Amino acid sequence: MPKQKEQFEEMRLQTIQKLQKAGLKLFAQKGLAATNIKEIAKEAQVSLGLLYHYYSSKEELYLSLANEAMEKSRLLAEQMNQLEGSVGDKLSLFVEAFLNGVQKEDGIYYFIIISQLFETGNPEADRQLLDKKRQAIENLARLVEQGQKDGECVEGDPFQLAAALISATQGIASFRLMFGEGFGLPDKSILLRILTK
Amino acid sequence: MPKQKEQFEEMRLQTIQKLQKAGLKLFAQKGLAATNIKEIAKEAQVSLGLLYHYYSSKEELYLSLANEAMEKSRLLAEQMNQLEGSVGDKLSLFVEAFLNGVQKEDGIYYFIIISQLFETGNPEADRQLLDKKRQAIENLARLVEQGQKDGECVEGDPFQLAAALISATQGIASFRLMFGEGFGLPDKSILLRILTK
Amino acid sequence: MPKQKEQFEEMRLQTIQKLQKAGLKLFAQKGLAATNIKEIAKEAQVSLGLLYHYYSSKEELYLSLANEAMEKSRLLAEQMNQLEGSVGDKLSLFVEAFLNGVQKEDGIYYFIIISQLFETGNPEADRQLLDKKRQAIENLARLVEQGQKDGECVEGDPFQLAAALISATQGIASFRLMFGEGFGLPDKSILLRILTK
Amino acid sequence: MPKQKEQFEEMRLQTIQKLQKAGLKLFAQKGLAATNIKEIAKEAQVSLGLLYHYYSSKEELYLSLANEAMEKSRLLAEQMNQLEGSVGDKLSLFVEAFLNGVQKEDGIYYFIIISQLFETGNPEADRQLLDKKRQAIENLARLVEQGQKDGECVEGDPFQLAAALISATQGIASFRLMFGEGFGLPDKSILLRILTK
DNA sequence: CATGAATGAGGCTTCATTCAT
DNA sequence: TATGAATGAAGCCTCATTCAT
Repeated sequence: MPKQKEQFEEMRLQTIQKLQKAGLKLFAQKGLAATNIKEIAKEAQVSLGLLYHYYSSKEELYLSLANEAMEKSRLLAEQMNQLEGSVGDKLSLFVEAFLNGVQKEDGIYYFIIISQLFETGNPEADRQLLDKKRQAIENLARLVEQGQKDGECVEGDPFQLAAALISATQGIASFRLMFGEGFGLPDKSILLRILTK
Repeated sequence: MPKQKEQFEEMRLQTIQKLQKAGLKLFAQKGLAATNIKEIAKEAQVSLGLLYHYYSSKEELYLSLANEAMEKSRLLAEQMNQLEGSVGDKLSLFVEAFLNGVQKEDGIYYFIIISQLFETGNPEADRQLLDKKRQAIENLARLVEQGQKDGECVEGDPFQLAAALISATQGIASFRLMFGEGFGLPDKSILLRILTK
Repeated sequence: MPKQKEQFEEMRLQTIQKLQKAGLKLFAQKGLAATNIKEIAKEAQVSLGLLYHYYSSKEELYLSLANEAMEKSRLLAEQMNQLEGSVGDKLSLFVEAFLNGVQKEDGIYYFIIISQLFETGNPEADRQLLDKKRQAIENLARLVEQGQKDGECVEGDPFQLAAALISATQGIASFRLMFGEGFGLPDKSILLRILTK
Repeated sequence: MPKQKEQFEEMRLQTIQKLQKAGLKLFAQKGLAATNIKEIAKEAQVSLGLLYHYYSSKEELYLSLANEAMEKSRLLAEQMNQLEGSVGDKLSLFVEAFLNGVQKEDGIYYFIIISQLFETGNPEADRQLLDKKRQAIENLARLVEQGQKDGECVEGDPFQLAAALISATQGIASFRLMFGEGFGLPDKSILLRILTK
């Protein structure tokens, strides 16, 4: 590839990253409807017209971020499952990853985006995101089920247990965003205890 | 003869209730920004203009509902504290009330409204709501502290523990709204276990 | 007429007077478009429905007041012409009446209403009011013409001279309304000098 | 290549001028409240939304025009004072400038805007405009005072005299707008006579 | 005669999106 | 690629007017 094309490609990437970062922050803080595209362009230091070069609509930018968030979550689950070790070790990794993530600026925004519901008003898009959320819970539920067989997890409906943990993480991310660093994150043990003996 | 004052009062009350019910549902489902006033009026079977006889703006209706939600939460806390019995009994009442509430249409909407963050964009209003949320957690934290002294609650920072439980309830309410009744609520014991031995 | 009817008649008159007074004040202060009918009803301490018993629309109330104002102006002109005396005496009466009127609350409002232009947007109504204004100037102009023959008035186009005096009175009424009593009214001689030697 | 800054600046200026011209005409003819924004946009041959790129509200456009009108008036006063010559010469310039201005389309609109009172309903804005009006009268009053010392002006309270002249100009502008060119403007001498011997 | 709740058209304003350069 | 001016549909809100009692 000639030098020039690489440079353009570099610029493209930078612009996209700036837009993603700005969109992520604002969508997480205010939701899709309350965020306006001009504000995103301003935060990203990019002109309005350029934004529309990369995303055909506000909704598309939002969906790309929501899908990215779900993808990150899926990758974590995959990583967790590939880990050699007991169910307890895996859950521990999961909770740790959450607690680490929620302390980073972008990380918390991804968690918040995931927790948002019915933002687009587009039934198809909303349903797809919903499915991914359900799958994430189900993945964790399967792990819990395994943990119950191994005697590491508490008894009870695995889906309910998994949902309880994920609920707690979402609530915590939400409080963290609301209160800022003044909201001390709970110890790993507090969260782990929801699922393990 | 002028229409009797009582009649007018009766009419007013009915209209207000219809507006509250409609607003609660829609704000919970879609948030303040994504809900439009026409939709609320339609859902309430009331003309658009009439809404403005009772609320000076969409935001005011939202805030009145958010405050009502916080007030209901405060009342539950009060009731819980007045209960004669161990800390475990009190927490049990709390979780039960949550699980009952979240199964009712209005109940779940109130929980969702409470979990929404920075909806108004009005700094003063947002801050006031935030304060009430913090207080709710602190109230529960005090109870946990007592429970720790009595040997009923698990060890750990009381505020973090309280936040974990409330986080879980909010996440659950959120999932319930997303998935509908297909999302089975967790057993009381799963939630109680977050705080108690 | 039976007693009761008289009483009703009395009430009618009182209501109408309250409405006129309130309408006059508000229309003068803010103009037709910026004044709202609810405010008039409130100022008059009369219910909205009752206002519509007496006036079929906001415009009708405005026009009734504007016409009343023109009528008062016409009556003054008539009175002035019937006065036995020189043109100077007549003009003196005119200026005196103006300076007296503008010091009374209702009086100033009438002068202001007269000076408003194209308030209704209704071509027919606006034209009628305009005609009356032109007539008022022409009436005064005829007097000036007479004064010129008698050697009491300054030379120049009588219509222009009359317009200059009336212009001055309108501007003065306007300043008086703007500045309140802090705006000292000019001496009679200052105004008379516009027309007389 | 991005559109050159100069080009944008040029476009901005043109649009602003079109909006000012349209706003001036309509506000003068019908007042702030009775003029609607759609009409202004149409008259300016500009889209509705574009108006809001340049003015944050209808009121802001109005105020910018009102302030511009006052500024023009102030400039005339300044010019008048800098003139070498007697007080009579200065007043002559003033009256001439008025009579010239009132014959031009924009000129008359500026005079009318100045004469409008309490249009915005915004106490702060209204008060600021009022202050400027008072100052304009006071400036003229100082000149009259000088003229009295020089024996050129008639006796009497200088502020009252100045107010009488300005009142007359406002009333004349108002009649001219009402009646159109059918309303012959008074000779310069008629107006000058208000202040000078 | 009297009340004020109720209606909905119309006004002001915002903002996602387009487009000329 | 990059800019931001321009558009207009849609949202919030106001208010003249009607109407049941």
